[in-house]
Amino acid sequence: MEEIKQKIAKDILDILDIQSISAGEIFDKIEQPKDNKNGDFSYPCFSLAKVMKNSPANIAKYILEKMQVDENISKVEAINGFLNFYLNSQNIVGKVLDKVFHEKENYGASNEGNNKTIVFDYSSPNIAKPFHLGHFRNTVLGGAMYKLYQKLGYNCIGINYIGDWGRQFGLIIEGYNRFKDEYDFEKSPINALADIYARISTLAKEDEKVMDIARENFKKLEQGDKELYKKWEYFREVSLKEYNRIYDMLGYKFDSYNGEAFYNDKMGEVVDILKEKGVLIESQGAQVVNVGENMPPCIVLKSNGSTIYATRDLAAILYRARTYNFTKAIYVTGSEQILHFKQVFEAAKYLVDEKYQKGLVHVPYGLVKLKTGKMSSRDGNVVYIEDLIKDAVQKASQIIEAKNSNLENKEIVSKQVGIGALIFNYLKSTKLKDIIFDLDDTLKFDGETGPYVQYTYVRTQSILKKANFDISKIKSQNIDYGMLSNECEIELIKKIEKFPEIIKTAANEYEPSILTRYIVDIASLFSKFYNDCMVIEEEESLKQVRCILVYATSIVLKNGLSILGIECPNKM
RNA sequence: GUCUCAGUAGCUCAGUUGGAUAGAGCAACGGCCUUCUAAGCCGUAGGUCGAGCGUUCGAAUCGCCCCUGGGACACCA
Repeated sequence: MEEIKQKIAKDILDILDIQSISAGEIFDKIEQPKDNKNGDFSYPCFSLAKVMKNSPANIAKYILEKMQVDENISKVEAINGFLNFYLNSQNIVGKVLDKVFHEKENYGASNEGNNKTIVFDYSSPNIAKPFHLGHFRNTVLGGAMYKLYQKLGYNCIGINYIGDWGRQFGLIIEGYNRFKDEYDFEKSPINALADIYARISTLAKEDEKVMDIARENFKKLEQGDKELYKKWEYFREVSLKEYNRIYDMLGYKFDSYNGEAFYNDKMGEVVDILKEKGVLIESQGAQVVNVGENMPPCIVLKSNGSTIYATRDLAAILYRARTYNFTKAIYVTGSEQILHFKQVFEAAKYLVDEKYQKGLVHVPYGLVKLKTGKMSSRDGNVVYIEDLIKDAVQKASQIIEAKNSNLENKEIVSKQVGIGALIFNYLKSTKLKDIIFDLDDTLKFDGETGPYVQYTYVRTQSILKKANFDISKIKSQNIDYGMLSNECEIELIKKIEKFPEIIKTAANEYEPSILTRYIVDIASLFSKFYNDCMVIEEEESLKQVRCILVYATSIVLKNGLSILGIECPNKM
């Protein structure tokens, strides 16, 4: 498609013969009309009017008269100053389906990332707290980007930068010492810890002495106090175990769980380097790095001499540059940290080579809020992901019971559908938008939802199975692509053609929702096809070629959903 | 106060980086299961693109200025 567009641009350029305009400029102007009645490509001639001292309509006509198109274009029209190109659909159908036919499962993949590594910093829950919806959004976004880049051939490293260090652990240790006997740690250690944390936080607010003990605890912890370290280690262990249980349910894996504590002994070097370069200066008692006039400085050491989260982020950048030699390091965090990462990335130029510093990318996303306001585990105003998964799976199970009670593997399918609905829902809209959580809305299974797309996939599988279709037994020279000429078939094929490009765009813009919406479009076009065109009852050659279209659709749906982290059942 | 992100149908959101008559889903109403799974398809209705001014052949999109909401603004992460 791109080549066709380039050819059009070159042809127009040759006809115009104007020095001041390049083929690239023309190429950029060529667009895809919203309404396909206006063609597949369109070149607006308005900007030429001044240069050529003629009306856009006349210019369009002029180009049209001189234009000689090849077999890829079936028709060219000049309307309202637009030059509209209609693709030869027969030609396109053959090209696209043949490509999928040959590439099969690899359709959409690319090798642009060969020998390049990208590290993804995402999910990153704070230990001793249950996994909630905010973490879920982060995980789902980061996971999708990880897989997008993997599809483009990059070596991807998923780092779960666990929040396992900081003063709060001094506080939890104090709470644990006071209240541990009141809880059943065998049953649910993380809920016990969360509850203890809430209680001790309240106490600390009322009583400054409690906070002093917490500070003291954390100081000892940093200095390597054995007994406190053991407790901290226990908190970390039970938390990770719990998170991994959730990740298993959702289907996410990480390559590293090096959290904040991991950098405890690596910050000294950061401070040394900054000092050596003379960029670490004193300001209001703290040691800071200036990062430009329109930003507050990046604090590296607090006025009491201890480190801060920015110090750990800097140490992590240095470590990851050395360990992974990354071309990009992508950080997925809430949008409230935009300024923080701007500062840290700016300060990082004193630590690592320019190629690493330029590869640092912050991908912010909007908050998940409740109707009652911002989520806060302290006041219990929070939705735990496990509860939500239960609700979703249960609903899926009820629907299966009502619609297809003879289904095998009901339990597995319920999970796939329920969880698919959740993930899909959180990848549907632009990442920067805040989401206000609404249970009914989240558990919708009709319309533009995960289950709808999964259901569409199930339909493709059902057809292929009933048709006894086996892609490996088809000989490409026997396929008569020309038999696909219905509008719904052509539209679907044109959409399938865009899959590789969509993956690139979604990755480049760090916006999985582009892919999510694309998948909905595919599902919707396929459903139209499903309603309008029969497959298995048709005569052999038509049946075969339609099966290939169904197969191509199923590849796009399955691969697309898999990138988003959603599984496809064969029946539901 | 400064910076930043947002405001599009009753609700949830798209809108190809300035193009042709602003599109989906949900909810509402009407149709389609003796045909590959109706978690579907088709149709009807629903709009002052927050307000105003400007830039130009052309603005939801760019600029200015208001209004409304979210967030950030140094020792929390």
